[in-house]
Amino acid sequence: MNPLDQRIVSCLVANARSSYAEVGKVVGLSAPAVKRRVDRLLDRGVLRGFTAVVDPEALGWGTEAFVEVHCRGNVSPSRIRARVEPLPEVVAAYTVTGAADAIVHLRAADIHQLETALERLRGLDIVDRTVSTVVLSRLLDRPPAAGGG
Amino acid sequence: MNPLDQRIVSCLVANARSSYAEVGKVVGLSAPAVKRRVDRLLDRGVLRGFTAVVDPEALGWGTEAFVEVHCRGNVSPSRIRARVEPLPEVVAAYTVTGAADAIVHLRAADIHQLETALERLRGLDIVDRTVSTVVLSRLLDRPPAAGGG
DNA sequence: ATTGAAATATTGCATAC
DNA sequence: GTATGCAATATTTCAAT
Repeated sequence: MNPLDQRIVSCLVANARSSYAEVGKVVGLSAPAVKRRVDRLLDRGVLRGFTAVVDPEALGWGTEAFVEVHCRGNVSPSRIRARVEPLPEVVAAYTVTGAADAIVHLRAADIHQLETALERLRGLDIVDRTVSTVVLSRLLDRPPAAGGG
Repeated sequence: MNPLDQRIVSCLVANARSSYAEVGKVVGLSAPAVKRRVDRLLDRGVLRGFTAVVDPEALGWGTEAFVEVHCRGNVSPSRIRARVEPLPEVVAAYTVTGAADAIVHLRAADIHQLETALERLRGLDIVDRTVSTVVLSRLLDRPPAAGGG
């Protein structure tokens, strides 16, 4: 992972559909050279793939929340993952420091669907209680810089 | 935004670099027809763009945290946005219900950089105090389903 | 890095709803 | 007017050197 790779990754984060030639023009490489590096980055898992960035509002997923999950007793991270993964409203989940065992990021069409998702989340056998924080507005949402640090 | 568009969006969320012909084969449309719909979705802002999914670890952004931000007095969302936007470690920010005024999602190279970012965040004139929750492990991180609800 | 064949993107145009 | 498919051209990919 050298500076050249980082710049290639930056280009693709900015626009995943740009051609290898376009990326090459920016980083000073020929198109085939860029492709070989991209393939290598995909192989090594640095690049996980390419995705479309969708406006959640437009799709009818305008309501989101962060939920602290407190579990009964000791529950392993992998078990938490296995239980929350099937819920389609779960966008992300993390184990965290502090009183909670996990933070679950939910995204739903509206408050009602959010409530339903929350009920299903609270119904999981591993869950003791939850503390929800509903998002009022998304102030910022951006891909991480690729040239980190 | 009809079911056809939703399926096209799904395809591109799954793989932003798939060809229009590939998408067309899935949704039952010709390549030009797919392109025209994609262009229209981009125009309308339903599709914001296409990005590479990067492994934060591999880029040296392995440490992240969620920070509750409590402001002094009444601060408008746009003002919060303006203050946190310049910090490169800020991946996302939301105004929320509950005691906190905002939740800021931070991503840094390590605990030290996270601490530095936190100090800068707490140094903002609008910030009264912060409550940090450090992520121990990312259990799940996926794009939202496109056929929502 | 360059070449050349195959795949893909993009535009114009005719057609159907 | 809106959306589609087909065909033609331009561009890009990808394996060869």
